Amino acid sequence: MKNLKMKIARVENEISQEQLAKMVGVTRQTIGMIEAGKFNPSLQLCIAICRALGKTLNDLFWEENENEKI
Amino acid sequence: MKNLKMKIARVENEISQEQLAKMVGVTRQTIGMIEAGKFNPSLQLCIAICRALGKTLNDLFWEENENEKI
DNA sequence: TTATAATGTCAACTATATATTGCATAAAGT
DNA sequence: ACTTTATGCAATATATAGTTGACATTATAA
Repeated sequence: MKNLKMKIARVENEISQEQLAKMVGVTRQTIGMIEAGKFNPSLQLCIAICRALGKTLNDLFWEENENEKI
Repeated sequence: MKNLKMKIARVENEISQEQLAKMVGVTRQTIGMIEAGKFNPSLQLCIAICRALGKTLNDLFWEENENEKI
């Protein structure tokens, strides 16, 4: 499914998909597909995106679900 | 470099590489290589590992570095 | 209207994550 | 000594992440 959190973080930083792509060393299409939820990026790419947007992995890529509330 | 945090979390849960591999649907070698830092797993695999070990992405795969202390 | 910037999408390609198999070693159990 | 369990390490095979280039849409600005 779509990654709204990443898109919102990018828009908050006022950078385009293309600028973000350049910052993390991939192409515009790759960023677009991640935001569209069309695939499964590598860990290193996720980390690079987080650093570029001033967020952590949990901020952008972690979903708490309603179990495991220990 | 090696992923000690993941190995420690696995050992704390007292499960073998092979058991973890089965839980997350990959082979033993894949788990071994991730712990050895020999490659770059996909986000979905990282998430599956976190869920299996009762940790979050930040717990196992995020490194704070000494910049960006805003 | 005509540019231009940001994005979506598609097809064909390349790089690499992951599978599969097999062999090796060390530790623990019998 | 023999077996089992856990792990490491390669070689080859396959699936998929990511590239490249092109064309489309939408929105904004001249």
